[in-house]
This record gives sequence, C-alpha cells and structure tokens, in this order.
Amino acid sequence: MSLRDHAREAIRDEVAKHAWTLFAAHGYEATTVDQIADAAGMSRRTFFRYFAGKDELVLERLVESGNLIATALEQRPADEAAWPALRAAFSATIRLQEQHHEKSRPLQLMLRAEPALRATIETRRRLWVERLAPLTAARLPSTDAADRSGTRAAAVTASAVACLEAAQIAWAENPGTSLGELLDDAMGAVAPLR
Amino acid sequence: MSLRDHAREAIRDEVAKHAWTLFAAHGYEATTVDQIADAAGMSRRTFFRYFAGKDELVLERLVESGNLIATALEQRPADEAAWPALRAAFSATIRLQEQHHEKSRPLQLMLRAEPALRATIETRRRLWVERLAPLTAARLPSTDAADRSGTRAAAVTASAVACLEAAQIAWAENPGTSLGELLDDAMGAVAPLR
DNA sequence: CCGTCTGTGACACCGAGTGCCAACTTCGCC
DNA sequence: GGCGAAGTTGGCACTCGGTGTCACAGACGG
Repeated sequence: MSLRDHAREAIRDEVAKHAWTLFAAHGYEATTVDQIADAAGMSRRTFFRYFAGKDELVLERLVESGNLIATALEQRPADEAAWPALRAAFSATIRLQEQHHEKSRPLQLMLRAEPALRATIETRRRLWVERLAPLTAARLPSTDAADRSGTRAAAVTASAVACLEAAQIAWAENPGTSLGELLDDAMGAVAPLR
Repeated sequence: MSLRDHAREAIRDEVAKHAWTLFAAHGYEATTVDQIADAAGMSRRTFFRYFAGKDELVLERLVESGNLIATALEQRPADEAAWPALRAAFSATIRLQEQHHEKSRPLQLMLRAEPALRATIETRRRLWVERLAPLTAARLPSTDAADRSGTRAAAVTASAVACLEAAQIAWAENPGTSLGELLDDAMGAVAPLR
C-alpha cells in the first residue's frame, strides 16, 4: 500500500511539474494532454490513469487552499462570529499567496482568462463551501427555523468566498496592492467585520 | 436584415424547444448535439451555426433572468442601500420562478446535478455580476479609496448572487418551501436587510 | 517454475467543436 | 426575365478530451 502509493504520488508530482511549465509557457487550453504526457515521458493513456482529466492538474492546487482555510477556521475561538472568523481563516492563504506572488498572480490571471477553466472554478467553489459551511453554521446566531440553518450557513460561506475571489482578482490585476487590505475592503463592504 | 434575422430567431427558438424536450427526457450530458440537430431537422454542422455550443442553449435562459434583475435594480429608489435594493431586484425573477415551478425546479436541479454545466454556471455568474456591479456601486457608502469602489461593488454583488443561488438550491431540493422566505433568510444571515 | 496482480502502451471509439469546400437558395440589379 | 453576388446548408475531414478493451511486461508469492 504505502510503497505503491508513494511512487504514484511521486509520479503525479513529476507530471504536474511538467504540466505547469507548459501551462506557463503556452496557456492552459493551448497545452494538449499529448504534450504533457510527452514531456512526462508517458503515454497519453497512462496520463489519464494518474489524473481524471486535464483540469485535475489545476484543481489539485486549489483544493489545498481550501483545506488550509478549513483548519484555520476550526482553530478560531468558538464564540467568534461567522463573518470575522471567515475573514481570519482566509489570512493564512492570503499570506501564502502574497509570499509566492510570482507564482500565484499568474495563476489567478489564468483562472480568469481561460474559459476552459470555468468548470474547474465552479468545482472549487463547491468544494470549499461544502467544506466550510458546516464550520460556519456553528457561528451563526441561532434562530427557531433550525431546518434552514444549512441554507444560511451556505449563503454566508459562499458570500465570504465570493469576497475572497473579488479581492484576489483585484490583487492579481493591480500589482503592488495588498491582498489583505483588499479583502478587508471587500468583506467590510458586505457586512461589518467585528 | 430584419427578415433574415427574424427567421434566424424563429429557428433558434424551434431548435431550443426540441433541445429542452430532450434534456428533460435524458439529461443534458446524455443528449448529443446530433440528437438535437436530428430532432430539429438540420445537420449537425448547421446547429453549430445557430449556437456556439451545446451550453448556449442553457445559458440563453439564464441570461434573461440577469437582464430582468438589472432592470429591476435600476428602478429601485436611488437612495436605497445596496443590499436591500439587490434583495428587492431579485423579487421579479423569484416570482417568475415560483409561478413556473414545474419548469424552473427541474432546471435548478439539472444545473446542480450535471457536471458538464459547471462552466455554464460560472459564465452566468460572471455575466450577472458584470451587469449588476455598476448599478450596485452607486448604492454603496462613499469612501476615500475611490479606486477600490469597483472591487467593493463586485464583492457585494457577487455575495448577493451567491445568496440567491443558495436559496434557489434549497428551494429546488425542498418542494413546498417559499423561495422568497429562503432568500430573506439567506441574505439576512449575511447582512441586515434594512 | 507457475499463476496472479499491477502498470503500461496501443488501438479503436465517442462526443464536442472547427475549417473548408461544393451545392443550393435568395436577393438585387441590369 | 436573366444573371451575378451573397448567404445558407450539408458533408467531410480534422483536432482534442476522454473512455473501453486488450495484450504485454515485470513483480510477487506459492
């Protein structure tokens, strides 16, 4: 189990490395699966045994951030309200992005520019909301309509994610701006942050 | 000009009618373009001259609602704040959906269930935010950071759209609920509605 | 040494989408 | 009314993403 899986993970990383080099050079859509498989030294058919599709190469990266945000949200004080807690949970991801801005800025721009990645973006949004909404639910003021608590949590979480995306776009398009300030601005415009 | 265009529009409607019948019967992804073209009595190649892609058949419907929301938002009193104005602008669309719930509920469920439509959903979201954000901007409290006003408007608009989507999902999955109440609940959980 | 299990590559296939070209219709103009 | 231009159509071939199938190679334990 462990030996085989370790090798598999190593191969996945290797393939992804080649793929991202090609994406950076020619863009996502213009890079064909054959080119990636070729660069990685494997057959096209084998590529699809390691990745369900070309978009999984991109999704992989985005899911990491989701987990990071989720664990950060779990570690916020339990009595903190949902909106400021979500803002705080985004901080770690934001910091990482600003540190590696030479990598993450082009990624953000690619996500906006490539129509072929729109399905991937929607998938990411769903995964994030699915993961974060249960944690958000516990931070909402309790009401008598308990059956709608899931919907409320989903709405608040999706709104926060939408603010994060808006801030990320603005940050990617305007070099020199602070992603943290942009996010404070975006989320603060929707609801007070404390 | 007008004669040709009128015929073209009529053909588009005719094709769309056949397509939606097939979608309802077999689902979106399971319906091939060949089947649609066949049902409409035209060649596959000609279909692609009327629609840029299979997904345009779905997007067409969703864009209408966006325009409806935009005109509703334009007609709200100018001094109304962004959040309640957006809530009110959604009302007309909501009413239409509840009236034609035998059609719109399956559409909502299809949008969630078909992975092939995720790119279409993301496209709709962008079109709506692009259309509504300028109208939202005028309703935000003015600050000194004028250069970020676009980002704030995008964040608020995208949050409202996210709430609408959350309410629509809950409504589609729970027959007998009121879409208006669900939306009040969702948007009210994010920010006060008045 | 033999059976088995896994990874791999090759081939064929499907569906979405596009470029190209030949045939046909429609329209306007002489 | 005829004639040429312009637009519409359909067929063909092609690209690209993705899947099913099969046959082959190597690792493994009995």
